[in-house]
Amino acid sequence: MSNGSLEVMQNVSANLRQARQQQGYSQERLAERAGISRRMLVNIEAGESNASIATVDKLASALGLSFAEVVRPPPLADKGPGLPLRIWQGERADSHASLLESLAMPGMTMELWRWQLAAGDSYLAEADAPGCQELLYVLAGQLQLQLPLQQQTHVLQAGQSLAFALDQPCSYHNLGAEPCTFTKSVLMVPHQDQ
Amino acid sequence: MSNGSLEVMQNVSANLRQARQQQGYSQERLAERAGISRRMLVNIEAGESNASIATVDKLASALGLSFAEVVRPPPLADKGPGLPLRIWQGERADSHASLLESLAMPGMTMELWRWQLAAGDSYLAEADAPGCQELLYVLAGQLQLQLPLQQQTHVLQAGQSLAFALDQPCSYHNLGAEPCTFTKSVLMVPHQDQ
DNA sequence: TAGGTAAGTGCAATATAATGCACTTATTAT
DNA sequence: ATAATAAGTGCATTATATTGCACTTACCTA
Repeated sequence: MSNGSLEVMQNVSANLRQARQQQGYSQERLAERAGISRRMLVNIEAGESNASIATVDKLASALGLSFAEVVRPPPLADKGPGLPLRIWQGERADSHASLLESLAMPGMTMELWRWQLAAGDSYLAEADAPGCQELLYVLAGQLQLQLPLQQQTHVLQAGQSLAFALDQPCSYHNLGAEPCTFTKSVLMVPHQDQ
Repeated sequence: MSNGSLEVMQNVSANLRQARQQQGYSQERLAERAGISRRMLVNIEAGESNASIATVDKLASALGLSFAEVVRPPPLADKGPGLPLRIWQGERADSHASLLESLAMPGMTMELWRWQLAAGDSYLAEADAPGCQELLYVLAGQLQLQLPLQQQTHVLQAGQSLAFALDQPCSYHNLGAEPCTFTKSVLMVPHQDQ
């Protein structure tokens, strides 16, 4: 046994009890169906047991529920509506890049960038945290992307897109004679290490 | 220990290993962060351990994942750290939308869309799961976005962007006389319910 | 009176999750 | 070659989940 401080435990406890009562099972009958002891079910419903995956799964099956359904937090009435709702006119702040939108959520940040590279220009980006991802979309011109660690080079024409991981350095080059414009959708996860 | 026949176990095993490798942790460092023994982590990743809720939760937290994300069946398109490196020529096809890129990670999916609405055209999108987010960026024309639940209406000119949550229905309208083109960066968190 | 069912508690016994240690096997770098 | 890191195995030990039983409390019904 352990105290019921864990959030997941509380979810399991509440969901199981609610489903059991809705389906008209007594603790004894459900325990029998699931193939566990009634004592265990009492503990779990009381939120006093750190059950194993297998035990929770037996109970879920006996109630016709999926594992995820038993584990997930109970439906919250209505969470905070919408979010930063603002219109941003992209600024041409630094020479080639402007941040259009940034959405900060717990554990991650999603960013939308607009970039422009003059003809012949290039830019080298350092490696970011593992798990960070980027989606490119070329609006106009021609963009060459190099990923040294993978020894790969890709050339994107207007209308083409590319996805790659940011846990490596990468460089952008405009090989064409026209300015190159593209968007970057970036998903950042916090760098937690050492 | 127990055999790894349980589906949930296999999910936990695969998800944990993938997330750990993506974030660059060794088994030892992750076990240390999570506060469990390396021996246990080896067993779990091998699908040979019927772990407890608390143990799985410790590992999920250490990886910055929710319990549900670790437990859920892995998304089909798993790109390792190496990554998906493909160039996609957005199709202008029949309708108004084309998916440029889709990145599936454990627990979430990031998508990049290119949309086009003819003059006077509109589109109504259903509400998505809580936690899903969208970044709009208007490339050409004029776009009106309506969020009925918030009783808000926004008009975006070319070059402007907007961020909002997708847990509510929304509608797009092209009020102008020219076709409206815009990109949508969407962050999806799996809808696990019922 | 009772008699039935359902839920909760305390405790010893047992099964097993979880640990710690000592290996082995690769792989990488110096 | 040597050292260092990462991953996997076997096994004894410890911690704890899980069981079974006896008991209480409450509520309903004849």
